[in-house]
Amino acid sequence: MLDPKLIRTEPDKVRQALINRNAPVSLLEDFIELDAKRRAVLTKSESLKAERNAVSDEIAKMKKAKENADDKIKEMREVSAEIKKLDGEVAEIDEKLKAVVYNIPNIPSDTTPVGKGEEDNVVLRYEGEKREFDFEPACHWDIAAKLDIIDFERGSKISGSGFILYKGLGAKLERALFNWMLDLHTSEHGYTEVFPPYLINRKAMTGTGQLPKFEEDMYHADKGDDLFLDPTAEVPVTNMYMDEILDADMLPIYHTAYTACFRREAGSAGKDTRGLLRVHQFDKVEMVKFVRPETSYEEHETLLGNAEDVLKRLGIPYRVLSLCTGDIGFSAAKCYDLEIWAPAVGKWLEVSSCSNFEDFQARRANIRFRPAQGAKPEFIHTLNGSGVALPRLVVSLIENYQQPDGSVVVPEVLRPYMGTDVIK
RNA sequence: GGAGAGAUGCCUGAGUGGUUGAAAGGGGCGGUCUCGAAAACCGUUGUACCUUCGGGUACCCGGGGUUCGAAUCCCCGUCUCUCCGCCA
Repeated sequence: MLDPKLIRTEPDKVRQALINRNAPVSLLEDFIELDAKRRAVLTKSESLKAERNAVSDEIAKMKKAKENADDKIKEMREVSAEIKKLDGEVAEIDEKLKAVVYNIPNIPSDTTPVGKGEEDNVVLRYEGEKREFDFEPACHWDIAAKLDIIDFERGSKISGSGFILYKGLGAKLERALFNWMLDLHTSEHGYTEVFPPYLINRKAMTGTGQLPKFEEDMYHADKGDDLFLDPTAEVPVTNMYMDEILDADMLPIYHTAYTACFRREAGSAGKDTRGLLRVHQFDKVEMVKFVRPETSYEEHETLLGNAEDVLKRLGIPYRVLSLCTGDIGFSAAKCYDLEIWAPAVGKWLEVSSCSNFEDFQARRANIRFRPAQGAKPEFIHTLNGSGVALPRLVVSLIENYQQPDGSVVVPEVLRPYMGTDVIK
């Protein structure tokens, strides 16, 4: 969430951000109205409380002196009733205010390109060469079926469409990929691995911004548990430090985590449904950083570099996009996407989003640090990036490394994990 | 799932209705002493909100309630520990 003081003092900045994001400006107007109302009622309530506290002290003294305090007690009874009424009003306004504030997106960074939607994202660069085929490349779903490494039918039989059953070397490829990525990030990029729970409570889901706005996109275990399946490791990992004040010498903290990710993909019915392009459960290795505010934009660049390293070492051609204000995620101030080339599908596929949230998540999740001994706590900055998401990576690997005989060559870095250099 | 115990500041831990934002000890920080350090001694050491910048309010796991007044009493919930049951 945004700093309420910032919304109060720089409403024009917030208004422009909402416009650039195609978000309703009424959010700002609602906030300003409710906020003013809240402060008026709060001030009234607090001054009555001050009176009550003072008189209660007097009553205590009078009782000690064995004087009769009945008049004052009667008077305070009325004051207390009034306080209760006012506090009820404050609570009511607070609820409304929360609903508004939690739905105001982050202010995009000055370096985020302004644009309406996907089509205005800026391609920063292309990396790697697209492979030249001297035969007609097959689509990953055909290759996978022939090699019997993915069983789409049985996957949907047990769960439904969008649920993938990997088999044989397909299952092993999945496992090899996330093991290798975790090893890369921990041993070469300086991240500490964590392996968090997959089921997340409402508070944590709110901390990173998935709730309340995106509840429809989440799988929800609601039989009395009120737990959500994590849509990304970002949620459990970022919220590890929820409600904490970290020591300055703990920063920066880098974590990497493998989790399965669960997304209902509500509202995207019929889009990219074939094969592995859009699925409800997928594997992903995530990188999460907790950093001092003044360093977050440098950290963002190295985070991007860490994600790119995965693709470089796998020898997959990709491009780097800077998302525009109309397409950037709700909580992010700036975001780079990595898209890899799938030659048979003929599309660029998003496999990583690297975002700087500045203090937006930290404020929601209440993650602070003490810049120096005795100094006031400040909100940290959080960042995260996929490093990377698996299904689309598998698409690209299979399609890029396919051979005329239908086999798939295993990229060199994965061979120690696969125990073979070709899937056939 | 059943029975019991507990949750207080950075930590240990006291407090069971009225100067308790909170004893005491430890730790941290500052100082005295010292060539320096240790020891000793002295001082200091929460967060958030509101503000007419004088102050004020709230917070002792979370939420309700009782009361003029709640860390303290009552109810609900969460978490931790112990025992029993079940279980990969």
